[in-house]
Formats: sequence, structure tokens, C-alpha cells
Amino acid sequence: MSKELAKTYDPSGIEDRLYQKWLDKKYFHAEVDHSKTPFTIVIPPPNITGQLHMGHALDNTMQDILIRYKRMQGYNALWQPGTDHASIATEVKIIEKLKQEGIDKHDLGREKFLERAWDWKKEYGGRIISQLKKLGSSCDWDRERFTMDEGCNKAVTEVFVKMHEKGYIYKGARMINWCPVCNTSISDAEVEYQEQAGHFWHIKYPLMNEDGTVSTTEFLTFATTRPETMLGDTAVAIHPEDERYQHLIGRKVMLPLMNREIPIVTDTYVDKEFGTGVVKITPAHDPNDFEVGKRHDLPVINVMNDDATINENGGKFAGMGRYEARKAIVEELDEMGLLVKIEDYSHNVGTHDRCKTTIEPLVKEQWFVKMDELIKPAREAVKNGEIKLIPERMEKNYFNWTDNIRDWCISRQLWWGHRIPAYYCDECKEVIVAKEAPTVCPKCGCTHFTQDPDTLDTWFSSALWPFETLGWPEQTEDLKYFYPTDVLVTGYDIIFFWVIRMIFSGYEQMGEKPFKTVLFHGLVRDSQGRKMSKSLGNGIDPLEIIDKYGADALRLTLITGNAPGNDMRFYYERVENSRNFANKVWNASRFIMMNMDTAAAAGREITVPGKGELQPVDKWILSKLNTLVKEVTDNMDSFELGIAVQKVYDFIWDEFCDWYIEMVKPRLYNTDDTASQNAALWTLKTVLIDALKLLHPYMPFITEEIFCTLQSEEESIMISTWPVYQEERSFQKEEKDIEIIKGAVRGIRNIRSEMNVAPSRKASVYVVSEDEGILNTFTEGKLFFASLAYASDVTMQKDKTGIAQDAVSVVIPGATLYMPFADLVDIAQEIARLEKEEKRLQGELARVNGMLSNERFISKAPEAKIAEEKEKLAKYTQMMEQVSNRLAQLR
RNA sequence: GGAAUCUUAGCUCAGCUGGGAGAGCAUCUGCCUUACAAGCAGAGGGUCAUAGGUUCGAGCCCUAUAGGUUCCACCA
Repeated sequence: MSKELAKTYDPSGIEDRLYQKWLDKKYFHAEVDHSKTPFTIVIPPPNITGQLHMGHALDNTMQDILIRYKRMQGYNALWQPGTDHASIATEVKIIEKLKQEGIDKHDLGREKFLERAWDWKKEYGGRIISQLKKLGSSCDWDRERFTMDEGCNKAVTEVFVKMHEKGYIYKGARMINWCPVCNTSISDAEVEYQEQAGHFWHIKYPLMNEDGTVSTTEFLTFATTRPETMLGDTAVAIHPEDERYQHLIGRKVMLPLMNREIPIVTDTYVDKEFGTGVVKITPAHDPNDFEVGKRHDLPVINVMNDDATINENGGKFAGMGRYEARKAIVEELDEMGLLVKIEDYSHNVGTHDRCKTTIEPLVKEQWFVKMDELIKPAREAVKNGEIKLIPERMEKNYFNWTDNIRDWCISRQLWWGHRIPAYYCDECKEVIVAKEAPTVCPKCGCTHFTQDPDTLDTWFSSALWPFETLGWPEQTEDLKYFYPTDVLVTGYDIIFFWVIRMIFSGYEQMGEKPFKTVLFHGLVRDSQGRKMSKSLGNGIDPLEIIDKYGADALRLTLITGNAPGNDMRFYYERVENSRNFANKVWNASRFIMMNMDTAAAAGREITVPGKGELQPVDKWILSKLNTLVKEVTDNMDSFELGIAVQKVYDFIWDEFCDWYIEMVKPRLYNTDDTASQNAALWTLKTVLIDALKLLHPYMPFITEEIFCTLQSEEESIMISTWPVYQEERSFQKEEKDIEIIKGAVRGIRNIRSEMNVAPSRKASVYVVSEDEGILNTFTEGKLFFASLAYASDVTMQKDKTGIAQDAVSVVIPGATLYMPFADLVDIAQEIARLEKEEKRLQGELARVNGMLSNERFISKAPEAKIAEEKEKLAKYTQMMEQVSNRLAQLR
């Protein structure tokens, strides 16, 4: 019945075949079904420019684990996939490509450019999707969406118009971050501060005399990191209470090079202690100066073009680049004797996170989202636990942002993206924000309009992702059924870009949270702890790992030993270990199937064991499995995926493979006792199936492959039911008994290893105990105990009659085991060994006695704890007695 | 400047609401025991950063200190 399985597990071939099967069977597909509870995850849409990297692999593995787990639990699980148009990232790529062809974006024109962009999307947009499939992601691909598809476009327009009507979206001239290379404004979140070595130029401006002449003796000295902006200075500022400069209040200075008289203003923004206490004010090119300028009604003189060259307001410096102008200006000031000194200075410079270009703060007319009202419900939701962030500490980050939020600049001077639905009347310049282009101007009646050329920030559309993908703004059945979604899985690095914006958008548009839980993960770093990056060339391609080790091994590696929100390092050794585990599972299964086949060939099909046919070991492993099921389920429910899979791993490898399988081997090979053999085979199969199910969310391919080979009743493990705790499978006594035998086996192996006795050399083992129950336990487990303890024969007796004086002994709670090794034993060594054990027990007894003799422990500790300690005291006392007796004999 | 987080075995990291320290890799010793050498059996190795405190009891809670990482803000 089952087919031949290769000796080592080879994932290649298997994975693609199974994935295709799942697709064909439509297992990933979810439809509204009111008889089931929905469980929804929306994918963080990868950029169409993207290639699968380790971050994606981790992110999507986590989502797949959750979705597969819930699907098996009987939920109507929907994993909603899609991709993001990534306006700026994509636009940059297209421009680069055009450049290679010698074409300038502007020569090509907007329409043609967009055609190219769509071509590009067609060609590369699906790449990352096919890579996600390699990973095993069980997304409902029938529902794949794109942030610029028709529905999303509709959603974006709807939101824009609605929010504009409510006054949440406005247009205004404000200080924005300008990227002179990408030629667009960007939001605050896209500015990345970098420590840069720069200079502090100490410059002095001459004061104006009362008579309107320029003083040759009086100067005001200040320091600046950006001398070129002086061209736009419209004041110098001092602190109102700065004694040093009181006499200057009301006077003016002459702005050199520009020959412009500018006032000295007083403002508390100035820090008296910093530098000379004097600040030059350039309202057009510095956010703080802009605010000062507003307070003092200063003119705003923009001296820069969009490409950061000096414009006509910069006099003779017009046309120079900003750094070129800086150099020229400093030189000229120096010649004029106005340069006091230059200091080295290290400071933080705002750069564009995409291209790392130094940001130019500029005052520009842009579209903004007013945040103060919108953010309130978003803040409240996390505050009152309606939305849970995991790990919890992320909340501090979250509040830090919500509490210091500034209006969001959403317009971008890009072509690839959602075009702003604002139209300007060609005649009277009236602004009309509407879903469709207006036909007649309500103000002047003219019929010609020009649409705003700008597009929206990419995150404007991704903020709507959880509901726009479910059909919004239409009130679809999907939307009613699947929204709000359950879990959002993402990296902590985009909490501000995306998570917060989805939350306030959800409340604003849907009146409801977009998801109940946000599960954060950290970054996957290289083995030295560095961020994986293109420039460092230290990135590890997940696809290569999948090729070499299999998707299951990669997935397991990414999940084990990692806690939510923590960064992790990627080691090949760990992938190898995961691969080894896959192989372990494979071989254990192979072993079980071979034995099933043998039995089947002899005409013995496995049947459910009758009452009393299960042996203590069988009950022991079933009971262990039962506990495992409960714990793993609990861990997964609290998103402790790393802990959960570690437990499954330990159970399969240690308990099941290294102990249980070894324990039942003698029964499998003994064809006389068919009831015992059947019980063993049934238990093996039962435990394996449940263990595979627990493992399936983590390692979907290998578990499916084995599951389908092992049994023919169900067609896929993916749609099988998740195991549940069963009271009737809890066997406390058997668990205890088997642990006693395991302890005895360990003790014997330990001694044999110490004495260098080869496994092939069997020895007689005597189990001596006055406890009837213990002797019974060993009698019941005699067969496997003998095999595990390398015993030629095992004898149970109440005293040591007939056992050689110099036999080696092992003390376990309640019993002493003897092994006569006549030619090997060195009495002195044996005494030394027992003395060591005596010392250990003395330590244990001291500890337990210390606790139990502490009155405050007795009075304050929980009863269960006290009982536990008392039990230990009894156990160690008994063992101590046995050791002492044995020592006395030997001496 | 504000905040978060980390400091646990040689290395990389787990350790949930406080109740006798774990894994993988590495090291050492034996084993090709007919599922697996990508394996099996065993061993060594940690005053859980330091100093206090709370508690019957602290890797876990509190305070301080030192060092590392990160986020936010940004002083011209």
C-alpha cells in the first residue's frame, strides 16, 4: 500500500507537486460561509519591485503558520494576498531603465511613462508572488489584489473625496521634506536621520548703524552648518532674556552678499547656552526657522530650485548646486573677513530613506491629512486593548508616534500612483475635489479643467488595504463577513508607515478596527548581526535556501528560537539542523510504515486495540502527546510560535523517536504476540499522525507527503482536524512508571559508558526493590527495558540474594539495580562513584530540608509546593539509604 | 535630549504570569545497534552583567550602575 520512501528526505520535486495539488484542490480558497467562523489575515503587500528576501520569508511563514493552524481548527481561514504598486520605488526603477535606453522621463511624457510602468508591472509584478508560493504560502490566490487595481483606485478616490469634504484633507503651503534627486516631497516618516561629519561655520554679520550705514566695528557672530541658506535669511534671532544682546534689540544687520537689511528678532526658540546664542533665520529652508518666521511675520524667501540648485533669489550664486554654493559663499565671506572660524561638527542630517539623498526642507504647496482628530480612536483602541500589539512593548513606540503626530504630507510629485482627484478650473482656478472630473465650473461656468498632476503617497492606499481588498467601498458580503481581520503580521520597522495608518483609516472609513492583533517580528540579520543589505552584499536568498534545504527547513529555521519582535541571526548551521529534523521525521515515518507494511503483508491490518491491550509505554506516549497537544495549542493561541514548534520538535525527536520507537521495537519484531504488536503499531501510527498535524503549520510539505503516504482515509493533512486534548488519553500512572524505567536505563547507560563497556556486551540486570509496584512496573516493561539497558536478562527480586558482591549498582528512587561485571569492576572505583552520588544526594537533602525547616516557607508557600518538596525529601532519603547500604557492603 | 530593549554554556539564542537553568552549533568519549552517521549513547561546560531591594523563595519583580543595540526628537 505505501510506496517506497527514499532513505533521506529530498524535498525537491515533492514541494512543487504538493503545492500544485493544494492549488488544484482549492484548499486555499475561502468563501463566505456563515456556518463557520472566519479567520482573516491580510498580507502586507510586497512591492512589485521586490524580490523575496529573508524578511518576507519570515513574515509570510508566520502568517502561513497561523492561517494553516486556524484552518485545521475548522475556521474559515482567509489569507488575502496582493501586491503594492510602491510608487516611488517603482518609479525610480522605471527611470533607471529609461536612462539605460537614453530616455528622459519628461521627454517621454506622463502617458507613455505610465504605459512603461504598467508593462513593468506585468513583467515583474508576479515575480514575488511566485516566490511566495515556493515558500508554501497558502494565500487565496483567487483573490489576489493590487493597490492600483480598479477596486483600490475606487477606494482611494472615495477616501480622498470623503476626507476632503470632512476637512481632513487640505492643501496648503507648509514646510515639507523635499528630495532633490527623486524630485518629490516625502512624509516625515520617510526621512531617515544619519549622523554625518560636517562643519560648523562661524560667521558674522555686520550691524546697521542708526544712520543707515553698515557698521565696520559691530558684528553679530553665529554658527551654522548650512551657510548656503544665508541667501534666504530674513532675520537673526536672539533669546529675549539674553543679557549679552539686550542693547541690540530693535536694530538690524546687513545680510552680506545679498545686501539686504534684516531685523534682529527675539524668540525663545533660541538657546542662550548653545553657540553664541545667535541664530540666523531662514524661514524657507528650515522647519524651526519657518516657525520663527511665522511668529515674527518674516518674509519667506525660497532660494532653491527643486533640484537643490540656487534659484534667481540667490543673486550671483543662482545656478550653483547647494554644495557648490556653500563653498563659494564661504570663500567669499572669508575674503570679506566675515568668516570667523570653521569647526568640525558631527550632526544628524535628514536623508531620504529610499535614495539616501540629503533632504531639503522647503515650503511648498502640498496636500496634507490633518491628523489630530483621526489619530484619537487609533490611540484609544490600543490603549483600551481593543487592538493588541505583540509584544506589548511595541505599544510604547506606538504611543510615542500617536502623541507627537504631525499632519501627513500625502502628495508626491510622481507619476506612478493614484492621481489626486483634484481639478483646477482653467479660467478661475477654482479647486474641485471630486470622484469624477467635473464638466462645468460651479464658480465661473467654464468647462476646462486641469487635474492636479500629483499622485498620492503609496501608504495612502496601503492604509486602506484591510478593507479595500474585501470590496470596500462596496458593502460586499466578503467585507461584512471577513472584516475586521484577525491578525496582522509585520515587522516593527513599518509600525509608523503602515500599522498606525491602517488603524486610523479603519476607524475612519469602516468605523471599526482593521484587525484585532498585530504580531510583530524583528529583522533577519546575517550571522554577524548586520542588517542584510544590497550594498553590503550579505543578503541570503531564501530561494537558494529552499532549493538546497527545502522550504520546510527554511521555515523551521526562521521560527525556532525566536520571540516576537526580536531580531534574529541567520546561520547555515541552523538550516542544516532543521533539514536534519525533517530527515528525522522522514525516517521515523519510514520505519513505522515499513513495519505496517510487514504486518499487512502477513495479513494483519492495524485495528484499534481492545481494552487492556495498550501497554504502559503506549499509554505513556499517548499521555505525553496529549499534554503536548494542549501546550502547543495554548502557545499558538498566544502567538508563541517559537516555543510551540520547539515543543513539537522535542517531542518528536526525544520522546517519540529516541524513546518510544526504541521501546516498541521488540514488540514489533515479535510476531507471536499479535495483540501487542497491533497495539504498538496502532500507537505509533496514531501518535505520528497527531504529531504531524501539530507540525504541519510549520513544515507543510513534509507533513503532507508523509500523511498521505501513511493513511488513505483523508486526502490532505491541511484540511484534517487539529488534535484536541482528550481526557481519556491522560495516563498519570503510566507516565510516572515509564519515567522510572527511563531513569534506570539512563543510569545503566551512564555507568556502562563510564566503564567503557561496548553495547554489544550484554549483562545481567537485577532489579531489587521491596516495592511490589516498582517490581511490577519493571516486569511489565521487561522486554524493552532489557533492550534499552543492554541486558542479557532482567531479574526482579525483593532482596539481593544471589547477586555477586561486587556487582555494579545504580540507585533510582525506590530500587537498586545491579549488574555483575566480574572482570571489569574495580571496587575502589565503584566506591568512589557511589561516594559521588552520596555527596550529590547530601546536597539535595540539605536543600529540601532547608526549605522544609523554614517556618516561613511552611506558612507562606502554597500547599502544592510544600507537598512537592516533602515528596522529594522522602525520595532522596530513600535513595540515600540505598546508597549508604551499598557503600557499607562494599567497604 | 527622550524612550525601548538586551547582557543566560565557547558561539547564537529560548526561558509564558517568580517555585530546583534549556536548545542548536562547537568540544570530548564510545558506537556503522537492519528508520535515520543529516544518526545513536554518554560527558564536560553557566555565583543567568554588577550592586542593592521586595519575597518563604528572584534568570524572571523594583532601584541604581556599567556596557551593547535600536527607535523617536533634534540646537542653529
